[in-house]
Amino acid sequence: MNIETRNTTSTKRDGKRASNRASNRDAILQAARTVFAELGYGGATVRDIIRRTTLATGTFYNYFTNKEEVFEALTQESGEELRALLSAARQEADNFEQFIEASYLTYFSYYAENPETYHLVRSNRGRDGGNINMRGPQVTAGLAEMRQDIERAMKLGMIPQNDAALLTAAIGGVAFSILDEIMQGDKIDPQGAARFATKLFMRGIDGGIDGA
Amino acid sequence: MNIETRNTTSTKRDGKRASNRASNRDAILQAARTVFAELGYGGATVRDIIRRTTLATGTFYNYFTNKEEVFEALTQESGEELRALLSAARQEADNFEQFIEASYLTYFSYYAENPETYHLVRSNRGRDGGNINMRGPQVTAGLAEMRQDIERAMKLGMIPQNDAALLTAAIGGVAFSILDEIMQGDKIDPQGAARFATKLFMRGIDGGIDGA
Amino acid sequence: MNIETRNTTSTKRDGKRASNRASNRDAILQAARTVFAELGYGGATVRDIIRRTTLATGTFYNYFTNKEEVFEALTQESGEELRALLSAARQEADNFEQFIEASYLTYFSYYAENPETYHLVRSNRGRDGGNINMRGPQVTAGLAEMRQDIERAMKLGMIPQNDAALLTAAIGGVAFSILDEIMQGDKIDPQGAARFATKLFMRGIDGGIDGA
Amino acid sequence: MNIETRNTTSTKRDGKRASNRASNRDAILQAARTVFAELGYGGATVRDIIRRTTLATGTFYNYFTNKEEVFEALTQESGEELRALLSAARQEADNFEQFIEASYLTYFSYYAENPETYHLVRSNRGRDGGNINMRGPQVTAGLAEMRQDIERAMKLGMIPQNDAALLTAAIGGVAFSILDEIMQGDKIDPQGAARFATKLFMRGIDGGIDGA
DNA sequence: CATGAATGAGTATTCATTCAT
DNA sequence: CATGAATGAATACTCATTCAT
Repeated sequence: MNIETRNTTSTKRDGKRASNRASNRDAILQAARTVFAELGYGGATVRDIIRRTTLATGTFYNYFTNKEEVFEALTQESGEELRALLSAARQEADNFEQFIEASYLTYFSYYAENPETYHLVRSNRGRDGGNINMRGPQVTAGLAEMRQDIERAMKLGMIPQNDAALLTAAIGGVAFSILDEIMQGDKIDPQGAARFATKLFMRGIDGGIDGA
Repeated sequence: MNIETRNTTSTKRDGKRASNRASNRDAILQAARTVFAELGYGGATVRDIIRRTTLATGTFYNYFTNKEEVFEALTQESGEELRALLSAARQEADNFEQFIEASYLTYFSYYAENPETYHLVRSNRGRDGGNINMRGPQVTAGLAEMRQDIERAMKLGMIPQNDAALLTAAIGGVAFSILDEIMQGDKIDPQGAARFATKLFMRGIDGGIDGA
Repeated sequence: MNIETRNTTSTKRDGKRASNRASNRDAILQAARTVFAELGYGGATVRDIIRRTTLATGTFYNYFTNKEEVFEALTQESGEELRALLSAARQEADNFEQFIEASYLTYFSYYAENPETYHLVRSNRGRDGGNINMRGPQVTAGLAEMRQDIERAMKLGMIPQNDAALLTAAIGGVAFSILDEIMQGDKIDPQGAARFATKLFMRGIDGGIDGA
Repeated sequence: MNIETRNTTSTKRDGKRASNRASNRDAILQAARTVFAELGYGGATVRDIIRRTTLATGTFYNYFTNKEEVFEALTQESGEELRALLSAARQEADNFEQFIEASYLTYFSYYAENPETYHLVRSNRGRDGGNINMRGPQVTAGLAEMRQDIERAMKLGMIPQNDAALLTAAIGGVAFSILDEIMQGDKIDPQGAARFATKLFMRGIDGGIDGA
């Protein structure tokens, strides 16, 4: 898959390799992921993307109508994936603390294992002057799901009544920030980070976060 | 007919020049603030900025050399302001809870009162593909200051020992997210938001956040 | 309405593109030759060049990256040509006088037959504030070749020992000046000019230049 | 005179130094000479010139209407000077050989002593696409004078009948080329160069140029 | 479907020149 | 006369997008 997408500086005219029709879309997506991660959405050009490909300029427009559209597809892809993982993780939780911890762990682990996707998202929070939600439609959707779960938990008395919107926002915000923090270091420890965030949320600072 | 001759044929040649000299810089800054807030740094062009002004293209370059430079001036300005407010607020705190609450309150209030600045910052987190720190030098500096205060508090035993980096990140993340959340609504309530965030941090969900 | 969207609204969208691909480069070169001849390198703009063409702005950059580069291509082209002609002419000379006369004749004839190239070179001696050698790399190379031939002739005793550098410079200078002189008139006579210059060089004024 | 013209990076607002009214023109001329020599006519901007001055932008236009005009004034100045020197030198000649040698010596010496003027002229031969004669009005005038002297010499039988136009052109061409040649080296020897050129012109190569 | 040359609107920036002070 | 901020036309170059092959 790597071999396919890397531009080999050949005049790329064999008409064999490129004929792997269905995979052209993937080649573009893969190239775009890298380019967006490196240059950010605003800095990336369609040319940058196809240049990382064996394809020709025009071919791009057979699969996407826009730079916008590739970006969307890209975030959709990983967003969907992450959302599914999160959803699954939450289903297995027996109590709220497990629910939170599983969420954080899934989230941190996902980006720890897909650093390029992390950089893609990271470089492009807040892009486009707010026309598009900072976090992409999937993150929004993911947060909405979580909020529903939280509201359900409140109704069931698993956690005290609270402003679910703020609570969800807080959970998300902590996730983003701590993710940034741990992705900067060398020894990325999703486990530890998840436990930290969970304890903080369940019992607060006074709860002696590390104090088990 | 000389090659080097530039034609001039002015169009907009009224007494505009007589306008308060020093205020041109402000006019540009003000226009830039709006434009960046609306279009984001990447989407904004120098032309967009001067177009919101009575000034001519070239005049921009009498005050700034770059789009970059106006942006910097803008974030510096508000960043410095907010940082000073935060620093002052923290100094007056008697205990850690007050420290946290004052910080949140100051932060939320500042943006509630300067919504355009909020949008400016909001539209430009993560701009430029990561070349420039997502939060601008001032926010970074502000967070570093807060972290020092937190570490001091830990040493003094005011709060349990903890990973100060993660804790600071978490506080910042919650601030960002909740700010986003409240800035979307109509009835912005910095007080309530600050109290919510503070309780969450001090005692966690189980602490009965709303439990006054 | 998306910020990144560029509007297109073409205007000049006929079958122009169908035109002989390879000939676009030539079209640009031809236009550039004329423009440089008329306006000089410094006075000419890339826009001036493409304006003399049916092509669009961007097309220029598909073939050349610079004004510099077209100019180089242009002088290279004719420089190489002239240099080859000169070299060939000298090879056939049996004695030094023939050597000189053949050189002058070739030189004068070449520009008499390519007046546009003459104007191109003429308008651009000394361009760019000396950054680029006044006479272009080919003329320099051509003079260096001639100098080697002259030094050889000295060694062989065909002509008296002399400062070859000054001698070559003098030959070149006479060529330039007389070329300018004859290109201004109506009845251009390369033969006569070559004979004049040759006699002057061989026997000096006292030699009775016109004296056949 | 140097102190006056060098920009001292002060905000230059004393209003004392600049009031030396008559000398402002000179200051501009001196600055322009340097700038044109360094950047060439095309590359130089009016701003470059005034920047080397203690004067303000607008002041330039109190003395000259154009970049063109300063350049003209500059070449006029030195052209006039050189022309006078040449004319004087020729008057003292007793025979044609002295006439030629005096001319060359004066010419080479003048530029050897005014290298900045040399670079000014050198960088700007052929500027402006032929709109302005390559050599400036003064050089043209100087050559016309010389031509008249040559024609007079022919009538008087001092030198053989010849095409005076070509002869003058040749003399000028040799002067330019050899000047270039000697100005490149370290040990500039106007005397030797003048003798070389003179012998070449009087007796040609076969005359044994160096051979006395 | 693939190709890639052609297109031209758009952007940042410069600079000669004016003119209110 | 001197000043220098203001002006805006002009330039080089980019890049999303089209379309003939």
